[in-house]
Amino acid sequence: MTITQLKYVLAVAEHQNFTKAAEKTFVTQPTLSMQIQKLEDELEIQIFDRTKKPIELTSVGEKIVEQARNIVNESERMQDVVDQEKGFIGGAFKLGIIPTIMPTLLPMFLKSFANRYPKVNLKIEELNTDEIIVKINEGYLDAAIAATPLGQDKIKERPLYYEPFVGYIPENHRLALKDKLEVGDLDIDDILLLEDGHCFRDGIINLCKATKNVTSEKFQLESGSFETLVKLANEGLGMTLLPYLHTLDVDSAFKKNLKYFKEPSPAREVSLIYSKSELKMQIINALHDSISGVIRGAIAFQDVKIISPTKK
Amino acid sequence: MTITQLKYVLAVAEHQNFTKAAEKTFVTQPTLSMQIQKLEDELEIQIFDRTKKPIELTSVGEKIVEQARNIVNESERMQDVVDQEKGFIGGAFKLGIIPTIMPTLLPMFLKSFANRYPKVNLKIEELNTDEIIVKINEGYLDAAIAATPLGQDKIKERPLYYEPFVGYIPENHRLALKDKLEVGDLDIDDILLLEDGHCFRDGIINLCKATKNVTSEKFQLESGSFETLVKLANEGLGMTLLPYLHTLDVDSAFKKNLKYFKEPSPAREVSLIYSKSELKMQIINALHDSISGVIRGAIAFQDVKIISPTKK
DNA sequence: TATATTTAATCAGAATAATCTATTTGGTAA
DNA sequence: TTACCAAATAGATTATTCTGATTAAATATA
Repeated sequence: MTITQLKYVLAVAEHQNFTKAAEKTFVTQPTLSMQIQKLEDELEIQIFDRTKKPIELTSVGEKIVEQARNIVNESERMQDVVDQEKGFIGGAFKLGIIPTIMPTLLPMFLKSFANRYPKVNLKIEELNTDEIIVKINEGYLDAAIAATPLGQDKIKERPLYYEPFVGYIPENHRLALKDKLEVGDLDIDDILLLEDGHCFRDGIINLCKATKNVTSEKFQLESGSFETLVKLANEGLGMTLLPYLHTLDVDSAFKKNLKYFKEPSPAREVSLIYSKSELKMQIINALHDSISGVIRGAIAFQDVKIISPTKK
Repeated sequence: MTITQLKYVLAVAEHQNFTKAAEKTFVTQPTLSMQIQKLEDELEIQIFDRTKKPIELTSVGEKIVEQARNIVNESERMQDVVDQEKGFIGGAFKLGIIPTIMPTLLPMFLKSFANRYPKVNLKIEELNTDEIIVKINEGYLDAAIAATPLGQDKIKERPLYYEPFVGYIPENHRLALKDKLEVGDLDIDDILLLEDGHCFRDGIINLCKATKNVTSEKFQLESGSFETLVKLANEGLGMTLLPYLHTLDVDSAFKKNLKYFKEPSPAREVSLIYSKSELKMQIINALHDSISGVIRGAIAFQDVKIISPTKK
């Protein structure tokens, strides 16, 4: 059994196709076929069921793939160990970011990070929280930025910052005259929210439920971006809530509609999360440093009350 | 990087000598030298400091060896996965047993186990608890039988049985006239114990401390085997405590000196312990089944009060 | 039904890598 | 110095892995 063979197995398991897997692993299809057969001979068991189209894993095959992933992960970590020792920070790194954080946070740290760690080849994907959890566990993502806590026992969380919620109250809204918002003022049926699946939304529902025992689950409207929500609010369709960093992008003509909460303001915890297996820790540390650095300037620290996203 | 190379590295790290390591891995010394050099070239780092005699690991080398052990362990587990699927129970297995359990338990299950699982090549070593913990963690032992709980977070414990303590009270001892012993009767200065390092002793000290707040740590006598202890007791040097299974070996002429505790009798928990990495689980399960089987006949189950060994 | 098309297996030869034997080098100890 | 030991090196041999061409089988298309 060689590590190469295991990588071939993983590639076939992923693409369900020998030819594609061969391309991805930069060998010819016969090479891949032979190596996998050799492994099957050595273990004296079928890994793939070749009668099915597309090709499928046998039941043992699934366990073998799982174990192969372990071995390959551990083996990739060897370079990590060496890099750590050398103080070398570089290599490929996949980072997931949830949609409600992506547009505000990414521009803030990306340039400085790229300058500071030029050897890191950062690939960033916008994914929602559920997708992130899956992809961290299967080793596709090296780390991600999401609202926490998630309560996932295979995932570590390292808080980056606490982002207060700010109300966006259009002119003739019932709360327009208040100076500062209070959590008790909120009514779930009256708040414009992002479409389901965005964890920011989960956080808000939770907030309302927690404070007013609202059980109603019918929302007037749901949109995919905060920009839209603000416009809808301006049309008199209700108020909305924005994470603090998004308020910086609000058109100056409408800044007057922003209403802050009385302290302690409700807030979401935003963390860098990664697998407990702690691969590529040097890069994770570097990311944490970079982001913490830019955030310190952007969010004036206030007394804050954390709202957890509802995660099953 | 290949698994073979990592095995070579582990062998050299263990024997601190290329030539010996080569013998152990069944290749010639140049083969080993070259493969290790190749690995060092690939990682661009020195693993061994060859100027030292005997050869030494560099500081990175130590981390590399640790990671190599992970990889090799995970890779050996692959066969395990397959065996499990096939229901195959066999292969080499190293079992440690503490001295106070070895002579009584081993004869009870060894023969039947060997018959039932003829393909398992069982190697048994008598080791004390501390040695067992070390050797399980470094992967030298696959499992062990010891008094528990140990409170080791890398080690899993699976209780086999609860073995009551029985007092051995010589004729003119102050407790000789009592019908049943009580925990409160015990006085640490009056009990003959095994020499330090035997966890059975730790258990007893604990028992006495717990019940009478004895702080005195001077013992009249310490011996290496229960047989000796019984003889010493017969000489009037005090009483002693025996685990139940040992009482079966007491000469019938002296059986009258055995005094049981009032229920719930103090007892020790004896468990099958193994690394959390759960290698060779089929064999561990097989052992558990075999031992539980023979024990059910030997220890009539009673109401029992568990005494934990003191483990730092 | 015949004909492409797709996909994995097979085979022979080339390229690569691992291992062996024999020898050299570099320290240590006598 | 010489003798001795352990690791490195050189060259030959053997194993292995890979490729390119081809085949076989299954599926899709005309």
